Amino acid sequence: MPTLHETSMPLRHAAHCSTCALRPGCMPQGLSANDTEKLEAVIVNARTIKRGETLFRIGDTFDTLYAIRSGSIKTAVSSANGREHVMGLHLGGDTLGLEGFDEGRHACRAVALEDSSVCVIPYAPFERACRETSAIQRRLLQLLSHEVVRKSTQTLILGTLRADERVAALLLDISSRLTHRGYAGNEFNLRLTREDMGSFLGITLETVSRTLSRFQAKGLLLADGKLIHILDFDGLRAI
Amino acid sequence: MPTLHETSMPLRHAAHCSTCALRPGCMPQGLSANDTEKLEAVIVNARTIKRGETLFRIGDTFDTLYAIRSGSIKTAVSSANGREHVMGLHLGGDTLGLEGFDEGRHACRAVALEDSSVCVIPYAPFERACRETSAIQRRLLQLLSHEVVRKSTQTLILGTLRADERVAALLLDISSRLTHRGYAGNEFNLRLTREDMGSFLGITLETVSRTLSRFQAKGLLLADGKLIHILDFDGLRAI
DNA sequence: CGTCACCTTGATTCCGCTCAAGTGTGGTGG
DNA sequence: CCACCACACTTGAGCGGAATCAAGGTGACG
Repeated sequence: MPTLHETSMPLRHAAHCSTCALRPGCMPQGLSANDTEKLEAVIVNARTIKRGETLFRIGDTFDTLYAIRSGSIKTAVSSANGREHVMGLHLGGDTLGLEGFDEGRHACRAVALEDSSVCVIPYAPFERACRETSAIQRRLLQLLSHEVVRKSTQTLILGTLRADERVAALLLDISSRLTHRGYAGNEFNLRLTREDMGSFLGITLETVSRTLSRFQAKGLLLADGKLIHILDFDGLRAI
Repeated sequence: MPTLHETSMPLRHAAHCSTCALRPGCMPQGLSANDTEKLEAVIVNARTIKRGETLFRIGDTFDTLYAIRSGSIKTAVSSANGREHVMGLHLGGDTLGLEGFDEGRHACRAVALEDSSVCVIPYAPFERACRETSAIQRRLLQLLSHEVVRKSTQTLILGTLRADERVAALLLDISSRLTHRGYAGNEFNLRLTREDMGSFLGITLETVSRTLSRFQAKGLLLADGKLIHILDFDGLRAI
């Protein structure tokens, strides 16, 4: 298992887009060779975006889905007072843009946290493929439903946990997602700033910083800026 | 416009289930008479549940969608410490159960807040209808996407607002949804207990109670137990 | 008519915010 | 190549908003 300092490293087995967001490992129903072929015909090309660049903005017409091949991307909205609020952290293998179905326009903006590459999936032919192939349709519905469940989890975190529990939950979630993708989950480069983390967790950047320092003092992890090394998983879970 | 004390009043124009969750007013693309016929063939029957009864539980096999015809239903999960956390408040016209796609099992429990009636939509034939009719498929995707957006809004509320702002946001949201459904939005019977409201908003029941009292003292609303009468919308929005 | 669930209000405590100061560190231009 | 600057991060002090603990009050229902 490779150690991960650079999340921009391409995914293991990620030779093609269809093996990213829609790769067999993530698809319970499984796609036949024929279905996979149909799916690949829909995906036009890859696109790279540099750190800080925007993939789509709030209000942009929804006509494209994105699957992250490598790198990491944050989604954010502007809250009432005009301040940015981070809504999601998306890693390689995640699908982006699903919220756009609702109004036909994107409801958040997506910004690359590091140089990243994504698969561009024009929606119209994809929708057609869904109607032709029930496995693809189920996969899409599952992706959307999974998004609902993830948002619910985040809502639960913000509604019930204290600051240190929120930070622990974020670190364990990222760790678990990296592990699930074949990376080492105990050491990773978290590209979010302390302010982004705080915004995502509903706490201030100072509280994030203090909490990480306290975790380090307790021997739960090593935090050197954005580089996180988890030492005691059970300790983190017990927070 | 009818005044609403009893949210269990049947929806205006709600002669049939298809006019609930899937009624033309909510469907930008519109369904032809033929499509509507296909859709109605899928919906088996209505079901009534009494206050406090459970529509589905966490872990139940996902094989059914529900559309609320009348009444109101809360969805909830159990958080880490075993305490219940309210995740959603659903009124007439809302669709329930969409989160079940992800794992094939329901991720939350749905409990009636008052005597209610729902349309029962077996999922398997519904999925088939989606593949045959693109308008129905789009409607389903839109429902799911809308759920994602709603969850995001709730996440934003829990992540950025103070206690009084959260209470105001909840009241304005309910008011707006009732108005959109053809009811008076200024006076309604909120079936959630103070504890449910607090759980939903990530605050304690005491804070909810105090906040409502303060709002009343300011002349923003009248709160007589569960009966809420909003007097000053702009004042509430300005909180 | 007693019980129970729900609601209100008060007193006190404490977690996390705000304000503030100081320390790297990477990027830029002279 | 180095000085400078902007940005991100850390840490401290003090304050305030919401939680907690506690004590009634009210209404529904058997």
